[in-house]
Amino acid sequence: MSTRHVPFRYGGGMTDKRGSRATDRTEAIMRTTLELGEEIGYAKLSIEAVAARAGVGKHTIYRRWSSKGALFLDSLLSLNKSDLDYPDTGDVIADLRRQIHAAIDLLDRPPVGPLYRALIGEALLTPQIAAALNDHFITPQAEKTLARLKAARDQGQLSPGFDLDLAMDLLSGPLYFRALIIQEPLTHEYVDRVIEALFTGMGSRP
Amino acid sequence: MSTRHVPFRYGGGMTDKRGSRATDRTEAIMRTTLELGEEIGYAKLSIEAVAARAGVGKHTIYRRWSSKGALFLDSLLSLNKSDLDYPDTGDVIADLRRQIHAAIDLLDRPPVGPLYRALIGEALLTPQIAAALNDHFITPQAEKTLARLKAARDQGQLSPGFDLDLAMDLLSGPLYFRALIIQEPLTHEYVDRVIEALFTGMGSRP
DNA sequence: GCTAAACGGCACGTGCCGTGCCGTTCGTGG
DNA sequence: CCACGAACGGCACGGCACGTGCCGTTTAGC
Repeated sequence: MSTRHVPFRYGGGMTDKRGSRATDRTEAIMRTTLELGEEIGYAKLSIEAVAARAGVGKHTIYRRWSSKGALFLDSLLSLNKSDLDYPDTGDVIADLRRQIHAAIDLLDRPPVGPLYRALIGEALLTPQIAAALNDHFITPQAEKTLARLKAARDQGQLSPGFDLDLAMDLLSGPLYFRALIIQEPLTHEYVDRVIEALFTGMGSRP
Repeated sequence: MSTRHVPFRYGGGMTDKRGSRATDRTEAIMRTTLELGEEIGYAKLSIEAVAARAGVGKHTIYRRWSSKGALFLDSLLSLNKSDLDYPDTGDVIADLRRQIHAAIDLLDRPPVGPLYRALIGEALLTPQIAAALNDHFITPQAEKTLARLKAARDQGQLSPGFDLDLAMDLLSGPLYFRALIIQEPLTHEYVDRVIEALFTGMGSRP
């Protein structure tokens, strides 16, 4: 049984004193949440079960998170090792490829893939989770992409009329669509095709 | 000749004896499901409440559907008035525009919009619902688009190397992404921008 | 070391699940 | 036209997880 959920960083406004009781509990709860989530899936996850396995009272969970969704969101985001930062080698397309390859390797494959999918499902059923997910992950991530694209445009690698926001959607959209709606695994090859179509047009493909 | 129910007979060809008890119940239940869904949202919907309002025993629901998700899926799809069929005026791009405008008007706006969003949320949490949604709606819809694109390619309106499947994703992806992830309302203007980018390239935009 | 907050354990009421039973309605085949 | 049986509404049940209250204990901070 692989227990490699090592790194944790809680984004909330709690005491950050290492080893403090509160921090210990918070980390243990989030670790257990991910563990149980992997085992039985988000849908069957219950706060009761998390409390039991973490050896913690239910109050200790409810004191920190208002719902299962909020707990799950925090738990998943605690894994974000900022692997998803952009390189800037001067070649936009190469940088986009690298970053998106890394993103799908992390977000579309076990162990995170199924959990991330469930998180978005929860977000579609619970507006507060959707808002939090957007604020803490989607938007920051999109802005990294936008910044990289803007830099490229400023350097003259993209035409001055290039629509950055639209490009964002045309890059991300097909990937989310395929992963969430069609539910097929994303491949590097597919990412490359999307990028190619975006930058060199749909007219023909070798 | 059995008059047995079998949900899903909406919009279809099965000629059912109108007024048969089973059919009446099935329709009443689905109608009530949509009604309650609009009022309190899918998340708070319960089979118990549907049964109560529809004046129906819970068995009568469980006899037809295995879960709340299955009931909700059938109920929503029973609204599909096949408004989403493609015209073929000979002009692919115009036809795509028209069809996609109609699609977002139906699927992204109340009353259907919030319900469709919730259905996808449920699908992301329940594999069986995802499979059924794909089989009964997503895939057929995608194939209509593919057929229209293929016809255009055969007519020479698109280059022979045009990647139809990829084009599907590049069309649908950004719309779903914006509607489900970013959660902004879709506009005709946005659809037009996506289509234009797809067919005339991202290089610049007037 | 003292105090107050945080804690684990336990119990409770609530809501909904899914199923079983009972007596009634209703359509279908004879 | 009737008799039969499936489908039905109503009711009750056990089960589970929710969210909260209480109680006695642990622990961090002064």
